[in-house]
Amino acid sequence: MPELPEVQTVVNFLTKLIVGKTILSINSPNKYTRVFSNSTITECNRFLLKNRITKITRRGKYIIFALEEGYLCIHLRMTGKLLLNLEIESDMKYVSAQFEFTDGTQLFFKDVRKFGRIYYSENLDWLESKLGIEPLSEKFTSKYLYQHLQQKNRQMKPLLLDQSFIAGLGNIYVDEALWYAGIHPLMIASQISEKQSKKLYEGIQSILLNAIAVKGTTIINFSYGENGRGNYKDQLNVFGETNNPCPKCKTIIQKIFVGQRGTHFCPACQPN
DNA sequence: TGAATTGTTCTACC
DNA sequence: TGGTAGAACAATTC
Repeated sequence: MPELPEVQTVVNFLTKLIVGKTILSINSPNKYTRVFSNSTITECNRFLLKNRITKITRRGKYIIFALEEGYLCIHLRMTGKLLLNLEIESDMKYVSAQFEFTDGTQLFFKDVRKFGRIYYSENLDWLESKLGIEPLSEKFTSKYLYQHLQQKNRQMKPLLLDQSFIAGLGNIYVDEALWYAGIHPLMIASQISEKQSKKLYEGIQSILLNAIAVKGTTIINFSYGENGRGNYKDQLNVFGETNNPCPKCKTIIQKIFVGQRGTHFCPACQPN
């Protein structure tokens, strides 16, 4: 389940290895054409042919390949991975898309669940219009968070998952950030105190930076590049810790559903 | 066999 | 109308 730190890890890795390469072609070995979300494979190829990758960046959970002309964006969704080599031949079964570069190397978009998508566009307006602030940008300050929470009459958990509010947070890191701040996932945003908001701001930043530092979370299905793995799993406090004691107070961690999403929290540290 | 899994988008409501 | 809530959707695993 790649979220911001996992996507950033992939971006860092790919930057070292494929920036400067020129795309020769893209194809879908399993004929899964739905992966090309806003175009056909033919259009995509016409657009990408001989196009050089000048930069790789991240916006929310989207990986952005800046090309000499236009942009190619990839969203990994649940199980998507970008690999330079396949471990075993049978892995080809799950490859949604395959890039070939002019130097003979390849990049595989392996995706067991097939929810991942590829988008190409001349500019990034469509992305900017639907994504909120970057939680690691300079514009995202403690004051910004408090001011915007004040304006929302929504439950905290669904609000933090809303990509148009803050871009990049997913189920894992939202549960961790709320636990860090001692905020119940069902609390209404406008009722959060300034002190709680400040703590939440600290939590979001430190959790994301920590996770990036150890290359993300190895839960279920994340790996980057050439089979590298993240180590943040060891640092999770509540996510996936149902029925285990809270690291702070030893109360048993509970799992509930909020907006149809599994939500882990400590009933003692995060009172409603 | 159907429940579980996720982020995004669509629809419906007040 | 705009903010919010909830359902739907993609596909696969166990």
